[in-house]
Amino acid sequence: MSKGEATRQAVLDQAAATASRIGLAGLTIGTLASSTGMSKSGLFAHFQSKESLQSQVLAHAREKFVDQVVRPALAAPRGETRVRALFEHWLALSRDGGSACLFVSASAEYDDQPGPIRDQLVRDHLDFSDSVAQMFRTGISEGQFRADADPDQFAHDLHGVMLAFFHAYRLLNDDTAETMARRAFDALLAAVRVPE
Amino acid sequence: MSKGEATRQAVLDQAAATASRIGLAGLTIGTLASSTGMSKSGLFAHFQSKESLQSQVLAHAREKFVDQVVRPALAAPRGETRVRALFEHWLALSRDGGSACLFVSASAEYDDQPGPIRDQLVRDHLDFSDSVAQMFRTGISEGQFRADADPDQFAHDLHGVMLAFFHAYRLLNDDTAETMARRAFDALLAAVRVPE
DNA sequence: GCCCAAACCGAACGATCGTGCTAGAAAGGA
DNA sequence: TCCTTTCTAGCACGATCGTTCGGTTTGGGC
Repeated sequence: MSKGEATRQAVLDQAAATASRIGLAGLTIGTLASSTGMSKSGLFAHFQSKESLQSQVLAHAREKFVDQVVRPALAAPRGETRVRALFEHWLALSRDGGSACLFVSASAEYDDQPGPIRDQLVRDHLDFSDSVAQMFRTGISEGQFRADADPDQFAHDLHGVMLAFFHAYRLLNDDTAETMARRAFDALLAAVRVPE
Repeated sequence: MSKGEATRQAVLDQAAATASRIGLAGLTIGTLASSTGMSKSGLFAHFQSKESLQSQVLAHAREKFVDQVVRPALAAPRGETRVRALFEHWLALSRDGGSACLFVSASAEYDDQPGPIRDQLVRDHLDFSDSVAQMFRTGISEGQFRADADPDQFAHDLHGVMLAFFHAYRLLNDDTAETMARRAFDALLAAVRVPE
């Protein structure tokens, strides 16, 4: 990896961390430069514009999310075990303020601001949502989930469980957040499991 | 109502509308002044600082939310009917970008930024969450909901349903968002209703 | 060790940020 | 109508915003 690419990655790491605290729109070339020990112009040279920087931060976070959540889940056995692995990794990543936070806050920030950032967020979510639905479908074909259950609805509901956890954990500092998320997830599974 | 108070309300209305689009932190004295046809200093004189403005916007939104969601629900008959009324009014307010949006985006923005704004958000959510739990408890004492169901868990789960709806409706422009939210809500109720 | 290209910095740009100060316009009670 | 209180505009301030540009350092291939 060339030197330029290395610093670019370092900047993106720092930017993603900052953005998950103060939001993607709250990112500033100045603060980002001083927090990485670079000059404004030196940092700016790596990205053509601020919007491009934000876009690259999002792509960077997406890769991390796939690596730490989606891929580990796909490595687990098909069916409920896989869905549960997805949930656990997702939860773990959200807990320590990883890239999951970024998507939550960015989605709320840009849900009413048309443009490339919003488009990217939509695309990423649809991709992920499809992955979740697909995992659920394998669970159906494995005979673990009811055939009449809606995979998209499941993905939607699971997302809701995670958003609620996020809110309780990060905003409210509620230490029962994880317990509640687990109960909600279990209830979700209980409703779609095939009756014995 | 004095003239000053009238313009203050008008500014807060405009500010709340703007903030629900671009976020509470994205509010700017300049843009707010030009969108209300006032001068920066003239507008600023009504609020001692920007943070105070944000705080008052939040309080303004809270009042609207209580008026349009909580109060109508409390006017409905106790039990499931009341909970369902809460859900429907909440949904309706979220649909047309009312004050509900503001709390969702503000919560995501300030979940990692300590200070009075965050404290206010926490307080408001705890208040509301308690109201929801209380509505659920009356449902229990009416014999409509299971006595072993956890009211706080229900409030938490309902919040998750709303957050997921919000995401699907506003970010993804998913026109099945409402249907999915209703299904999720029905599933939530089905799990806590007393068996016949 | 030389040289070119890549990487980085410093200074500056116009614009806009939040925030004061002061003077004048408007409102309202007497 | 006058006087006082309330409201609002104009102007200015330091700071910071995103961005540009010319120059300096640095690193890798010969």
